[in-house]
Amino acid sequence: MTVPTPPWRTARKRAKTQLSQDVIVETGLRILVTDGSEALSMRRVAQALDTGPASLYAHVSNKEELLELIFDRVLGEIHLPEPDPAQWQRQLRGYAMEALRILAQYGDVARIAVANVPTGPNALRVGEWMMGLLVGAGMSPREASFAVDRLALYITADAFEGSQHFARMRAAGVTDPGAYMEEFATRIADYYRTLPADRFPHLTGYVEEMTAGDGDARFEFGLDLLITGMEARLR
Amino acid sequence: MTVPTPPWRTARKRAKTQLSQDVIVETGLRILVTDGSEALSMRRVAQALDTGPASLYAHVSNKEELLELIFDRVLGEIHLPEPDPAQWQRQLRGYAMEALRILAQYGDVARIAVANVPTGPNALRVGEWMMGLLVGAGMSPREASFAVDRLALYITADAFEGSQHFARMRAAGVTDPGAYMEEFATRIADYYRTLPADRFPHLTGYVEEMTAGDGDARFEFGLDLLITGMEARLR
DNA sequence: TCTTAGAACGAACAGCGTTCGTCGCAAACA
DNA sequence: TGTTTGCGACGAACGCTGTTCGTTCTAAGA
Repeated sequence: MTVPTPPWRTARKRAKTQLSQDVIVETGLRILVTDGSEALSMRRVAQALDTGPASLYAHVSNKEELLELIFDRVLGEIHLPEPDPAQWQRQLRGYAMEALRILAQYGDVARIAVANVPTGPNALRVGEWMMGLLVGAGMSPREASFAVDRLALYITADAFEGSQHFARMRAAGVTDPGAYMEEFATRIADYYRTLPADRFPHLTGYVEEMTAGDGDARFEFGLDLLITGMEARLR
Repeated sequence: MTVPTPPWRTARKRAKTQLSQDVIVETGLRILVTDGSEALSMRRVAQALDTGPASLYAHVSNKEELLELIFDRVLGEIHLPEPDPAQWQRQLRGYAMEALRILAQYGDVARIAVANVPTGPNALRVGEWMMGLLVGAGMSPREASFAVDRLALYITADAFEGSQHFARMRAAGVTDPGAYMEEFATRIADYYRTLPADRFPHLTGYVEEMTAGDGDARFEFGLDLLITGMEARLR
Protein backbone atom coordinates (compact mmCIF):
# COMPACT_ATOMS: atom_id res chain seq x y z
CA MET A 1 0.00 0.00 0.00
CA THR A 2 3.03 2.25 0.04
CA VAL A 3 3.38 4.69 -2.79
CA PRO A 4 6.46 6.57 -3.98
CA THR A 5 7.01 9.88 -2.29
CA PRO A 6 5.96 12.71 -4.62
CA PRO A 7 9.09 14.31 -6.03
CA TRP A 8 7.92 17.80 -5.15
CA ARG A 9 7.71 16.84 -1.55
CA THR A 10 10.99 17.91 0.00
CA ALA A 11 12.91 14.83 1.09
CA ARG A 12 12.66 14.12 4.79
CA LYS A 13 16.04 14.84 6.26
CA ARG A 14 15.54 13.23 9.65
CA ALA A 15 14.63 9.72 8.69
CA LYS A 16 17.43 8.36 10.85
CA THR A 17 17.00 8.24 14.59
CA GLN A 18 17.11 11.58 16.32
CA LEU A 19 20.34 12.19 18.17
CA SER A 20 20.09 12.32 21.94
CA GLN A 21 22.28 11.64 24.95
CA ASP A 22 20.52 8.34 25.49
CA VAL A 23 21.09 6.91 22.03
CA ILE A 24 24.71 8.09 22.14
CA VAL A 25 25.31 6.34 25.46
CA GLU A 26 23.55 3.22 24.27
CA THR A 27 25.54 3.17 21.03
CA GLY A 28 28.79 3.64 22.92
CA LEU A 29 27.94 0.77 25.21
CA ARG A 30 27.14 -1.46 22.24
CA ILE A 31 30.50 -0.72 20.65
CA LEU A 32 32.20 -1.41 23.97
CA VAL A 33 30.59 -4.83 24.20
CA THR A 34 31.06 -5.91 20.62
CA ASP A 35 34.47 -4.46 19.76
CA GLY A 36 36.14 -3.66 23.05
CA SER A 37 37.16 -0.48 24.76
CA GLU A 38 40.02 0.33 22.43
CA ALA A 39 37.49 0.59 19.60
CA LEU A 40 35.33 3.10 21.44
CA SER A 41 36.08 6.48 19.93
CA MET A 42 33.94 9.51 19.28
CA ARG A 43 34.31 8.93 15.56
CA ARG A 44 33.23 5.35 15.89
CA VAL A 45 30.10 6.29 17.84
CA ALA A 46 29.31 9.01 15.32
CA GLN A 47 29.81 6.59 12.46
CA ALA A 48 27.44 4.08 14.01
CA LEU A 49 24.86 6.85 14.22
CA ASP A 50 25.58 7.83 10.61
CA THR A 51 26.88 11.28 11.39
CA GLY A 52 30.09 13.17 12.09
CA PRO A 53 31.94 13.35 15.39
CA ALA A 54 31.12 17.02 15.89
CA SER A 55 27.43 16.25 16.18
CA LEU A 56 27.93 14.36 19.42
CA TYR A 57 29.25 17.36 21.27
CA ALA A 58 25.81 18.94 21.43
CA HIS A 59 24.69 16.16 23.77
CA VAL A 60 27.91 15.17 25.50
CA SER A 61 30.59 17.62 26.48
CA ASN A 62 33.49 15.19 26.47
CA LYS A 63 34.60 11.68 25.82
CA GLU A 64 35.20 11.55 29.55
CA GLU A 65 31.61 12.52 30.24
CA LEU A 66 30.39 9.94 27.76
CA LEU A 67 32.36 7.27 29.57
CA GLU A 68 30.95 8.40 32.90
CA LEU A 69 27.44 8.15 31.54
CA ILE A 70 28.14 4.70 30.16
CA PHE A 71 29.64 3.65 33.48
CA ASP A 72 26.59 4.70 35.43
CA ARG A 73 24.36 3.01 32.90
CA VAL A 74 26.33 -0.20 33.55
CA LEU A 75 26.07 0.22 37.32
CA GLY A 76 22.32 0.16 36.88
CA GLU A 77 22.50 -3.51 36.01
CA ILE A 78 23.67 -4.42 39.49
CA HIS A 79 20.87 -5.93 41.49
CA LEU A 80 20.71 -4.93 45.15
CA PRO A 81 18.72 -6.96 47.69
CA GLU A 82 16.94 -5.43 50.65
CA PRO A 83 19.79 -4.73 53.10
CA ASP A 84 19.85 -7.17 55.99
CA PRO A 85 22.57 -6.16 58.49
CA ALA A 86 22.32 -9.51 60.24
CA GLN A 87 24.06 -11.11 57.30
CA TRP A 88 26.05 -8.18 56.00
CA GLN A 89 29.05 -10.31 55.09
CA ARG A 90 27.03 -12.53 52.79
CA GLN A 91 25.29 -9.58 51.16
CA LEU A 92 28.47 -7.58 50.72
CA ARG A 93 30.18 -10.58 49.21
CA GLY A 94 27.28 -11.17 46.83
CA TYR A 95 27.28 -7.55 45.76
CA ALA A 96 31.02 -7.56 45.11
CA MET A 97 30.86 -10.71 43.03
CA GLU A 98 27.99 -9.45 40.93
CA ALA A 99 29.54 -6.01 40.49
CA LEU A 100 32.77 -7.58 39.27
CA ARG A 101 30.94 -9.89 36.90
CA ILE A 102 29.02 -7.01 35.35
CA LEU A 103 31.99 -4.63 35.20
CA ALA A 104 34.11 -7.34 33.64
CA GLN A 105 31.68 -7.53 30.74
CA TYR A 106 32.29 -3.94 29.76
CA GLY A 107 36.01 -3.64 29.41
CA ASP A 108 37.52 -0.28 30.01
CA VAL A 109 34.57 1.29 31.77
CA ALA A 110 36.15 0.31 35.04
CA ARG A 111 38.99 2.72 34.35
CA ILE A 112 36.61 5.64 34.72
CA ALA A 113 35.52 4.49 38.14
CA VAL A 114 39.09 4.19 39.38
CA ALA A 115 39.68 7.82 38.53
CA ASN A 116 36.40 9.43 39.58
CA VAL A 117 34.28 9.52 42.65
CA PRO A 118 31.23 8.31 40.77
CA THR A 119 28.27 10.61 41.27
CA GLY A 120 25.76 9.28 38.77
CA PRO A 121 22.33 8.17 39.99
CA ASN A 122 23.21 4.50 40.01
CA ALA A 123 26.49 5.07 41.82
CA LEU A 124 24.54 6.91 44.49
CA ARG A 125 22.09 4.05 44.70
CA VAL A 126 24.91 1.58 45.31
CA GLY A 127 26.65 3.87 47.79
CA GLU A 128 23.49 4.41 49.79
CA TRP A 129 22.86 0.68 49.87
CA MET A 130 26.33 -0.17 51.16
CA MET A 131 26.28 2.59 53.75
CA GLY A 132 22.93 1.36 55.02
CA LEU A 133 24.21 -2.18 55.24
CA LEU A 134 27.41 -1.39 57.12
CA VAL A 135 26.04 1.26 59.45
CA GLY A 136 23.14 -1.08 60.14
CA ALA A 137 25.66 -3.74 61.06
CA GLY A 138 27.12 -1.45 63.67
CA MET A 139 29.96 0.26 61.88
CA SER A 140 30.61 3.92 62.56
CA PRO A 141 29.61 6.18 59.66
CA ARG A 142 33.19 7.22 59.14
CA GLU A 143 34.52 3.68 59.05
CA ALA A 144 31.63 2.61 56.86
CA SER A 145 32.34 5.34 54.32
CA PHE A 146 36.00 4.36 54.22
CA ALA A 147 35.06 0.72 53.79
CA VAL A 148 32.69 1.57 50.93
CA ASP A 149 35.43 3.59 49.27
CA ARG A 150 38.07 0.87 49.60
CA LEU A 151 35.80 -1.92 48.47
CA ALA A 152 34.76 0.08 45.41
CA LEU A 153 38.42 0.70 44.61
CA TYR A 154 39.22 -2.99 44.96
CA ILE A 155 36.37 -4.10 42.72
CA THR A 156 37.04 -1.58 39.98
CA ALA A 157 40.78 -2.19 40.11
CA ASP A 158 40.27 -5.91 39.61
CA ALA A 159 37.80 -5.29 36.81
CA PHE A 160 40.26 -2.92 35.20
CA GLU A 161 43.06 -5.43 35.47
CA GLY A 162 40.83 -8.04 33.89
CA SER A 163 39.85 -5.72 31.07
CA GLN A 164 43.50 -5.07 30.29
CA HIS A 165 44.13 -8.77 29.97
CA PHE A 166 41.09 -9.02 27.78
CA ALA A 167 42.32 -6.22 25.55
CA ARG A 168 45.67 -7.94 25.16
CA MET A 169 43.96 -11.17 24.31
CA ARG A 170 41.88 -9.43 21.69
CA ALA A 171 44.97 -7.75 20.26
CA ALA A 172 46.71 -11.12 20.05
CA GLY A 173 43.80 -12.49 18.09
CA VAL A 174 42.94 -15.16 20.67
CA THR A 175 39.25 -15.75 21.29
CA ASP A 176 39.20 -18.29 24.10
CA PRO A 177 39.85 -16.61 27.47
CA GLY A 178 40.62 -19.90 29.20
CA ALA A 179 43.31 -20.85 26.72
CA TYR A 180 44.76 -17.37 26.88
CA MET A 181 45.04 -17.31 30.66
CA GLU A 182 46.53 -20.77 30.66
CA GLU A 183 49.15 -19.80 28.15
CA PHE A 184 49.80 -16.66 30.17
CA ALA A 185 50.34 -18.61 33.40
CA THR A 186 52.56 -21.11 31.65
CA ARG A 187 54.76 -18.36 30.25
CA ILE A 188 55.17 -16.78 33.67
CA ALA A 189 55.90 -20.16 35.25
CA ASP A 190 58.51 -20.99 32.62
CA TYR A 191 60.18 -17.66 33.17
CA TYR A 192 60.26 -18.09 36.93
CA ARG A 193 61.92 -21.45 36.49
CA THR A 194 64.80 -19.89 34.61
CA LEU A 195 65.64 -17.54 37.48
CA PRO A 196 68.74 -18.15 39.63
CA ALA A 197 67.55 -20.19 42.59
CA ASP A 198 70.02 -18.70 45.02
CA ARG A 199 68.78 -15.13 44.60
CA PHE A 200 65.10 -16.05 44.21
CA PRO A 201 64.53 -19.12 46.36
CA HIS A 202 60.82 -18.50 46.89
CA LEU A 203 59.92 -17.52 43.35
CA THR A 204 61.70 -20.55 41.91
CA GLY A 205 60.60 -22.87 44.69
CA TYR A 206 56.89 -22.14 44.61
CA VAL A 207 56.29 -21.75 40.89
CA GLU A 208 53.20 -23.96 40.94
CA GLU A 209 51.60 -22.16 43.86
CA MET A 210 52.32 -18.73 42.41
CA THR A 211 50.68 -19.39 39.08
CA ALA A 212 47.76 -21.38 40.48
CA GLY A 213 44.27 -19.97 40.75
CA ASP A 214 42.26 -18.12 38.15
CA GLY A 215 41.13 -14.52 38.36
CA ASP A 216 37.99 -15.33 40.32
CA ALA A 217 39.88 -17.22 43.01
CA ARG A 218 42.27 -14.31 43.45
CA PHE A 219 39.43 -11.81 43.57
CA GLU A 220 37.59 -13.81 46.22
CA PHE A 221 40.75 -14.18 48.26
CA GLY A 222 41.26 -10.42 48.43
CA LEU A 223 37.57 -9.86 49.04
CA ASP A 224 37.71 -12.21 52.01
CA LEU A 225 40.72 -10.38 53.40
CA LEU A 226 38.79 -7.11 53.28
CA ILE A 227 35.60 -8.52 54.78
CA THR A 228 37.52 -10.28 57.55
CA GLY A 229 39.25 -7.01 58.28
CA MET A 230 35.90 -5.28 58.54
CA GLU A 231 34.60 -7.96 60.86
CA ALA A 232 37.53 -7.43 63.19
CA ARG A 233 36.61 -3.76 63.44
CA LEU A 234 33.08 -4.58 64.48
CA ARG A 235 34.17 -6.63 67.44
CA MET B 1 91.32 28.21 23.22
CA THR B 2 88.80 26.62 20.91
CA VAL B 3 89.43 27.00 17.22
CA PRO B 4 87.02 26.50 14.33
CA THR B 5 86.87 22.99 13.06
CA PRO B 6 88.83 22.69 9.83
CA PRO B 7 86.34 22.48 6.96
CA TRP B 8 88.01 19.43 5.48
CA ARG B 9 87.51 17.57 8.68
CA THR B 10 84.20 15.73 8.27
CA ALA B 11 81.78 17.10 10.84
CA ARG B 12 81.33 14.85 13.82
CA LYS B 13 77.83 13.49 13.54
CA ARG B 14 77.59 11.95 16.98
CA ALA B 15 78.35 14.90 19.19
CA LYS B 16 75.08 14.46 21.02
CA THR B 17 74.66 11.62 23.50
CA GLN B 18 74.56 8.21 21.97
CA LEU B 19 71.08 6.72 21.94
CA SER B 20 70.54 3.72 24.18
CA GLN B 21 67.74 2.07 26.08
CA ASP B 22 69.03 3.54 29.31
CA VAL B 23 69.04 7.16 28.23
CA ILE B 24 65.60 6.71 26.66
CA VAL B 25 64.18 5.30 29.89
CA GLU B 26 65.85 8.00 31.92
CA THR B 27 64.56 10.73 29.62
CA GLY B 28 61.05 9.31 29.74
CA LEU B 29 61.15 9.26 33.52
CA ARG B 30 62.31 12.85 33.62
CA ILE B 31 59.42 13.96 31.42
CA LEU B 32 57.03 12.00 33.62
CA VAL B 33 58.24 13.81 36.72
CA THR B 34 58.39 17.30 35.31
CA ASP B 35 55.39 17.39 32.98
CA GLY B 36 53.16 14.50 34.00
CA SER B 37 52.13 11.30 32.37
CA GLU B 38 49.90 12.89 29.74
CA ALA B 39 52.97 14.65 28.36
CA LEU B 40 54.94 11.44 27.99
CA SER B 41 54.85 10.55 24.31
CA MET B 42 57.35 8.94 22.01
CA ARG B 43 57.66 12.19 20.11
CA ARG B 44 58.31 14.08 23.29
CA VAL B 45 61.05 11.70 24.37
CA ALA B 46 62.60 11.86 20.92
CA GLN B 47 62.46 15.64 20.96
CA ALA B 48 64.21 15.77 24.31
CA LEU B 49 66.95 13.62 22.82
CA ASP B 50 67.10 15.86 19.76
CA THR B 51 66.03 13.21 17.29
CA GLY B 52 62.93 11.83 15.59
CA PRO B 53 60.47 9.38 17.09
CA ALA B 54 61.49 6.60 14.71
CA SER B 55 64.94 6.47 16.23
CA LEU B 56 63.60 5.21 19.53
CA TYR B 57 62.22 2.04 18.06
CA ALA B 58 65.68 0.59 17.60
CA HIS B 59 66.03 0.39 21.38
CA VAL B 60 62.46 0.00 22.55
CA SER B 61 59.87 -2.00 20.69
CA ASN B 62 56.85 -0.18 22.02
CA LYS B 63 55.56 2.64 24.09
CA GLU B 64 54.19 -0.10 26.32
CA GLU B 65 57.64 -1.61 26.70
CA LEU B 66 59.09 1.79 27.46
CA LEU B 67 56.54 2.25 30.23
CA GLU B 68 57.36 -1.17 31.62
CA LEU B 69 61.02 -0.31 31.71
CA ILE B 70 60.29 2.99 33.41
CA PHE B 71 58.06 1.23 35.92
CA ASP B 72 60.74 -1.23 36.91
CA ARG B 73 63.26 1.55 37.16
CA VAL B 74 60.89 3.27 39.62
CA LEU B 75 60.43 0.07 41.62
CA GLY B 76 64.16 0.07 42.15
CA GLU B 77 63.80 3.06 44.44
CA ILE B 78 61.86 1.05 47.00
CA HIS B 79 64.02 0.20 49.96
CA LEU B 80 63.54 -3.28 51.40
CA PRO B 81 64.75 -4.17 54.90
CA GLU B 82 66.03 -7.60 55.87
CA PRO B 83 62.82 -9.64 56.22
CA ASP B 84 61.94 -10.33 59.85
CA PRO B 85 58.91 -12.64 59.99
CA ALA B 86 58.45 -11.92 63.70
CA GLN B 87 57.19 -8.46 62.78
CA TRP B 88 55.82 -9.12 59.35
CA GLN B 89 52.85 -6.77 59.83
CA ARG B 90 55.06 -3.82 60.57
CA GLN B 91 57.39 -4.56 57.67
CA LEU B 92 54.56 -5.17 55.21
CA ARG B 93 52.93 -1.95 56.27
CA GLY B 94 56.18 -0.04 55.90
CA TYR B 95 56.76 -1.47 52.46
CA ALA B 96 53.24 -0.61 51.31
CA MET B 97 53.50 2.96 52.54
CA GLU B 98 56.85 3.52 50.88
CA ALA B 99 55.79 1.86 47.66
CA LEU B 100 52.73 4.09 47.46
CA ARG B 101 54.76 7.18 48.20
CA ILE B 102 57.22 6.39 45.43
CA LEU B 103 54.62 5.32 42.90
CA ALA B 104 52.57 8.42 43.63
CA GLN B 105 55.51 10.54 42.51
CA TYR B 106 55.46 9.11 39.02
CA GLY B 107 51.92 9.54 37.82
CA ASP B 108 50.68 7.11 35.26
CA VAL B 109 53.37 4.49 35.69
CA ALA B 110 51.09 2.72 38.13
CA ARG B 111 48.70 2.00 35.28
CA ILE B 112 51.24 -0.34 33.73
CA ALA B 113 51.49 -2.36 36.90
CA VAL B 114 47.73 -2.78 37.15
CA ALA B 115 47.69 -4.37 33.73
CA ASN B 116 50.82 -6.52 33.80
CA VAL B 117 52.28 -9.14 35.99
CA PRO B 118 55.50 -7.21 36.41
CA THR B 119 58.52 -9.29 35.49
CA GLY B 120 61.31 -6.76 35.56
CA PRO B 121 64.30 -7.33 37.83
CA ASN B 122 63.10 -4.97 40.51
CA ALA B 123 59.60 -6.41 40.48
CA LEU B 124 61.14 -9.81 41.06
CA ARG B 125 63.19 -8.42 43.91
CA VAL B 126 60.06 -7.06 45.61
CA GLY B 127 58.08 -10.24 44.97
CA GLU B 128 60.81 -12.42 46.39
CA TRP B 129 61.05 -10.22 49.46
CA MET B 130 57.32 -10.35 50.18
CA MET B 131 57.11 -14.09 49.61
CA GLY B 132 59.97 -14.63 52.02
CA LEU B 133 58.35 -12.44 54.63
CA LEU B 134 54.92 -14.08 54.48
CA VAL B 135 56.05 -17.68 54.11
CA GLY B 136 58.47 -17.03 56.92
CA ALA B 137 55.57 -15.82 59.03
CA GLY B 138 53.86 -19.14 58.51
CA MET B 139 51.62 -18.54 55.54
CA SER B 140 51.22 -21.31 52.98
CA PRO B 141 52.99 -20.56 49.70
CA ARG B 142 49.72 -20.47 47.84
CA GLU B 143 48.10 -18.05 50.26
CA ALA B 144 51.24 -15.97 50.37
CA SER B 145 51.36 -15.64 46.59
CA PHE B 146 47.70 -14.59 46.54
CA ALA B 147 48.37 -12.08 49.28
CA VAL B 148 51.33 -10.64 47.41
CA ASP B 149 49.21 -10.34 44.29
CA ARG B 150 46.30 -8.64 46.06
CA LEU B 151 48.47 -6.24 48.00
CA ALA B 152 50.27 -5.21 44.83
CA LEU B 153 46.94 -4.63 43.13
CA TYR B 154 45.75 -2.52 46.02
CA ILE B 155 48.86 -0.37 46.11
CA THR B 156 49.03 0.23 42.38
CA ALA B 157 45.29 0.90 42.17
CA ASP B 158 45.52 3.53 44.85
CA ALA B 159 48.55 5.08 43.21
CA PHE B 160 46.75 5.09 39.90
CA GLU B 161 43.70 6.75 41.42
CA GLY B 162 45.93 9.36 42.98
CA SER B 163 47.70 10.00 39.71
CA GLN B 164 44.39 10.57 37.96
CA HIS B 165 43.47 13.18 40.51
CA PHE B 166 46.85 14.73 40.03
CA ALA B 167 46.40 14.84 36.27
CA ARG B 168 43.06 16.57 36.69
CA MET B 169 44.58 19.05 39.03
CA ARG B 170 47.32 19.80 36.55
CA ALA B 171 44.78 20.16 33.75
CA ALA B 172 42.80 22.60 35.88
CA GLY B 173 45.90 24.68 36.37
CA VAL B 174 45.92 24.27 40.15
CA THR B 175 49.31 23.79 41.73
CA ASP B 176 48.52 23.23 45.40
CA PRO B 177 47.38 19.63 45.99
CA GLY B 178 45.93 20.41 49.40
CA ALA B 179 43.73 23.19 48.11
CA TYR B 180 42.63 21.04 45.20
CA MET B 181 41.58 18.10 47.34
CA GLU B 182 39.78 20.40 49.75
CA GLU B 183 37.85 22.00 46.93
CA PHE B 184 37.11 18.54 45.57
CA ALA B 185 35.75 17.31 48.91
CA THR B 186 33.67 20.45 49.35
CA ARG B 187 32.09 20.03 45.93
CA ILE B 188 31.16 16.43 46.67
CA ALA B 189 29.79 17.39 50.07
CA ASP B 190 27.70 20.20 48.61
CA TYR B 191 26.31 17.86 46.02
CA TYR B 192 25.40 15.23 48.60
CA ARG B 193 23.54 17.82 50.61
CA THR B 194 21.27 18.59 47.67
CA LEU B 195 20.10 14.98 47.40
CA PRO B 196 16.58 14.00 48.52
CA ALA B 197 16.94 12.87 52.12
CA ASP B 198 14.18 10.29 51.91
CA ARG B 199 15.84 8.27 49.17
CA PHE B 200 19.41 8.79 50.39
CA PRO B 201 19.21 8.98 54.19
CA HIS B 202 22.78 7.85 54.78
CA LEU B 203 24.46 9.88 52.07
CA THR B 204 22.73 13.06 53.19
CA GLY B 205 23.01 12.25 56.89
CA TYR B 206 26.70 11.48 57.02
CA VAL B 207 28.11 14.05 54.62
CA GLU B 208 30.87 15.09 56.99
CA GLU B 209 32.01 11.55 57.67
CA MET B 210 31.96 10.59 53.99
CA THR B 211 34.16 13.43 52.84
CA ALA B 212 36.53 13.31 55.81
CA GLY B 213 40.01 11.85 55.61
CA ASP B 214 42.67 12.49 53.04
CA GLY B 215 44.09 9.99 50.60
CA ASP B 216 46.66 8.65 53.03
CA ALA B 217 44.10 7.94 55.73
CA ARG B 218 41.96 6.02 53.25
CA PHE B 219 44.95 4.08 51.97
CA GLU B 220 46.00 3.10 55.47
CA PHE B 221 42.48 2.06 56.35
CA GLY B 222 42.30 -0.35 53.43
CA LEU B 223 45.83 -1.54 54.11
CA ASP B 224 44.86 -2.35 57.68
CA LEU B 225 41.82 -4.28 56.49
CA LEU B 226 44.05 -6.42 54.29
CA ILE B 227 46.71 -7.03 56.93
CA THR B 228 44.11 -7.86 59.56
CA GLY B 229 42.59 -10.31 57.12
CA MET B 230 45.98 -11.92 56.61
CA GLU B 231 46.52 -12.15 60.36
CA ALA B 232 43.25 -14.00 60.74
CA ARG B 233 44.43 -16.59 58.23
CA LEU B 234 47.59 -17.22 60.22
CA ARG B 235 45.73 -18.14 63.36
C1' DT C 1 4.94 35.19 8.77
C1' DC C 2 9.20 36.44 10.73
C1' DT C 3 12.69 35.68 14.10
C1' DT C 4 15.77 33.12 16.60
C1' DA C 5 17.79 29.39 19.41
C1' DG C 6 20.10 25.45 18.89
C1' DA C 7 21.07 20.99 16.69
C1' DA C 8 23.71 19.07 12.78
C1' DC C 9 27.80 18.80 10.48
C1' DG C 10 31.93 19.39 7.06
C1' DA C 11 36.40 20.66 7.57
C1' DA C 12 40.19 21.34 9.86
C1' DC C 13 43.86 21.44 13.78
C1' DA C 14 47.20 19.51 16.54
C1' DG C 15 48.62 15.64 18.29
C1' DC C 16 49.37 10.53 18.73
C1' DG C 17 51.98 5.54 17.91
C1' DT C 18 54.03 3.23 14.50
C1' DT C 19 56.18 1.79 9.88
C1' DC C 20 58.71 2.19 5.60
C1' DG C 21 62.63 3.02 3.03
C1' DT C 22 66.80 5.41 2.69
C1' DC C 23 71.25 7.01 4.29
C1' DG C 24 75.68 6.63 6.33
C1' DC C 25 78.82 4.91 9.55
C1' DA C 26 81.65 1.24 11.48
C1' DA C 27 83.07 -3.18 12.10
C1' DA C 28 84.00 -7.69 9.84
C1' DC C 29 85.68 -10.05 6.19
C1' DA C 30 88.51 -11.06 1.98
C1' DT D 1 93.97 -2.39 2.21
C1' DG D 2 89.60 -2.69 -0.20
C1' DT D 3 84.96 -4.38 -0.04
C1' DT D 4 80.92 -5.91 1.94
C1' DT D 5 77.46 -6.08 5.19
C1' DG D 6 74.73 -5.16 9.23
C1' DC D 7 72.50 -1.82 11.80
C1' DG D 8 71.47 2.55 14.13
C1' DA D 9 69.58 7.03 12.76
C1' DC D 10 65.91 9.34 10.82
C1' DG D 11 62.67 12.07 7.38
C1' DA D 12 58.36 11.29 5.80
C1' DA D 13 54.25 9.43 5.86
C1' DC D 14 49.90 6.60 7.33
C1' DG D 15 45.93 6.27 9.82
C1' DC D 16 44.14 7.27 13.81
C1' DT D 17 42.63 10.27 17.98
C1' DG D 18 39.68 14.24 20.64
C1' DT D 19 38.11 18.57 19.90
C1' DT D 20 36.79 23.28 17.80
C1' DC D 21 35.26 26.62 14.37
C1' DG D 22 31.99 28.41 11.40
C1' DT D 23 28.25 27.50 8.61
C1' DT D 24 23.76 25.52 7.36
C1' DC D 25 19.32 24.15 8.41
C1' DT D 26 15.24 22.99 11.15
C1' DA D 27 11.62 23.89 14.12
C1' DA D 28 9.39 26.30 17.63
C1' DG D 29 7.90 30.81 19.59
C1' DA D 30 6.29 35.68 18.91
